[in-house]
Amino acid sequence: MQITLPDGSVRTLDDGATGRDLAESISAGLARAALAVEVTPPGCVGEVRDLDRELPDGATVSILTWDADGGKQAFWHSSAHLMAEALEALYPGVRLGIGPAIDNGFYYDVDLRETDHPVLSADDLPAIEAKMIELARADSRFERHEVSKAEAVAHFEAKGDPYKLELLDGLEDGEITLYTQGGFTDLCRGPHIASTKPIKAVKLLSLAGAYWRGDESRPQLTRIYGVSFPKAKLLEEHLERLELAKQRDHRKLGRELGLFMFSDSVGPGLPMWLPKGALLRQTLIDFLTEEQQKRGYQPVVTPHIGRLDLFRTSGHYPYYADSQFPPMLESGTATLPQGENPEARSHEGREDEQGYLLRPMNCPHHTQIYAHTPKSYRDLPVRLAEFGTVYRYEQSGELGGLTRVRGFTQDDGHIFCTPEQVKDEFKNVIDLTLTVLRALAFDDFTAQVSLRDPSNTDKYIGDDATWDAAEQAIREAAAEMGLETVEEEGEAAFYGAKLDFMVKDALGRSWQLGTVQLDYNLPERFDLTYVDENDDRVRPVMIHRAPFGSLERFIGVMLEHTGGNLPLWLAPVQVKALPITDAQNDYAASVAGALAEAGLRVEVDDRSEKVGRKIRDAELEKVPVMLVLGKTEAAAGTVSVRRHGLGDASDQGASEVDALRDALLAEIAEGLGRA
RNA sequence: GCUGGCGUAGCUCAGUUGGUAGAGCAGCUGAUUUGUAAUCAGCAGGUCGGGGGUUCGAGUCCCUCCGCCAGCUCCA
Repeated sequence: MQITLPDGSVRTLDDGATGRDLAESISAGLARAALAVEVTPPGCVGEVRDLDRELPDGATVSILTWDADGGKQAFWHSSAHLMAEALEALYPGVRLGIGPAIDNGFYYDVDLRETDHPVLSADDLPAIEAKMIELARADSRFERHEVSKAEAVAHFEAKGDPYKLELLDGLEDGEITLYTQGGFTDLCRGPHIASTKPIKAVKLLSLAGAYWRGDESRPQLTRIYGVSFPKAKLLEEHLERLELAKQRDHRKLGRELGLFMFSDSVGPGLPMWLPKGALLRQTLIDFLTEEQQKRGYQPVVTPHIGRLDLFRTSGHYPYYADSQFPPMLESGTATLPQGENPEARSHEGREDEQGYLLRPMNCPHHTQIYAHTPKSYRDLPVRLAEFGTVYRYEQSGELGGLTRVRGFTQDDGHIFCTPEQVKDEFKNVIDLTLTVLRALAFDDFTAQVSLRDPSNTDKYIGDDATWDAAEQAIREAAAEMGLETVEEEGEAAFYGAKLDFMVKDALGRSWQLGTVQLDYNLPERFDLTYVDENDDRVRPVMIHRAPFGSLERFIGVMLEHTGGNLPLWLAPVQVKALPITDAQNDYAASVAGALAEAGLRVEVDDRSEKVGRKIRDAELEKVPVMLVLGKTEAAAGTVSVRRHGLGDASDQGASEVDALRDALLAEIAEGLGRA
């Protein structure tokens, strides 16, 4: 048989040859390192397969080692099976859900309620790890069996595993495989590594509840997360990386740098900005305000609350009552006592309630500004922008740092335009969003086109033709801007498709930052119109957009990306003057004054400490520019510059104060993209 | 909201089998006047998250509430 390698070379092997044979034909070392193969049969898409499966003649095959994602996935998936084997040994009667490999390891969902150890705790994990290592050393092969559905059902009925039987329900004859290693057999499509032996190091990281099949109404299983490696050294390095990621946690940085805080007395999920954080926030607001002004936006300001009727018209009340702070009802109109569990709130019989709602979004207010004066097609597009603060009653378990909060400020904007203008406006917003991400050095974002869930169209408002047109407009706008996108079904808002900009945090979790959303719904609900060329009153299209998403989440994720080492233009304190002795305090004050005069944010450290101490503290505060000022500098009227993170090597010797000022101003202009 | 974990001084953390709370840093006071990541000394600082219970005695054990963390569900 003929096999093509990824480099295009062709190898001839005996009929019936396996991936392992191929690896051995190349080198013994490769055969030892091989974990799986990626096989692309002629005219088919590639698939990762077991090393010991026969290769199809004419296929393109690449051999996957630990360095390949597919190799790691097979390794971790096999580790999940190994863990299941250990669990069955330790806790007879355990029932198994699913156990896949994930980006950074694996998990298995298990149900221990029928065992004599129904509640697992973190203390139990080391014993499971030890059992896994013991089983791995037995060098059990992962054997693949193609079976009929009846055979598989019989196996899991005999074993008494209801979850596997439910999974089998959704599978067809001919696509069912079982994998066995040692005394453990699992329903699994593979692929797996050849045997348990390469699994040398295992760490079970955490326990969590996870609903069976992701459904809140189904039983909650125990999910055990773990990671495994072919060498102990790799595990150590992995754990070190996790430690390092903790250092970049924005909650820790926010405390250390004095940016923001929470107070139990104020309430969970309600961040408060300290002076330095407020400065950082304001700098971002100023930056975006200027960019928006260039692009024809008009700033508006609206209140944080509105009448219930406003949100009835928009459709947000009372349908989303369980994710809103309860309304402020006018006396005599309440149909349920105040403080009633919001989950129990229904819109039935509540039409007569009057009062106010803390707004969960800004758009209804902006529709009123649009509707304030009659609009002509000549007025469009109308672009309204506001840093609008909104309040959402997120579930308590969802809150975390700045990334998910209950009160936050969106860099919100709403564009009202003609259907013909949609694509250009969309492109304009993409350009703005990219400008923002570039200025903040976010280069590894994912642009996601968020589409309807085609199997659940009832969730969405509007007809199919409108949705198709909208989804197509987003794809075209992104393509014309040269933006690479991924498409996700079921991620759209109920009123329209979106383009979302996703960025990962220190732990690799993905967060939506910027968003652009098409909306044909609110203009209808609020009866917004403009007069077109033919003197007809027609509907404008509404585009919701927020390049940052929210200031809170944006700053949180940005802190994790930068590790708190902010670019000069964003740093709350840009320059710190460090007099070497008290004798230079006056000189330091005059240098600071000259720089502050030019708009730079400067502090003087005039404590009677040694300069080494002042440098250390300024470095820990991550101040970008430190000025060491001794008697030499004072006499010559110069400064010695030290840059954060670069040590004294960054000191280029004495510089004139004016020259430093001009260099810093130029650097700030460049950071803002306005050089 | 659910599962599991956690909550001791501003921060990082000690605190034996229940016997009445400790360190470093930060802070304050004083001394020191110093050239590129921590000067020295002294002082002060805690209803051990809140409440209830068991006990002669609770930071340690139990219940409950609050908050934080990871995950699940959710995210208009």
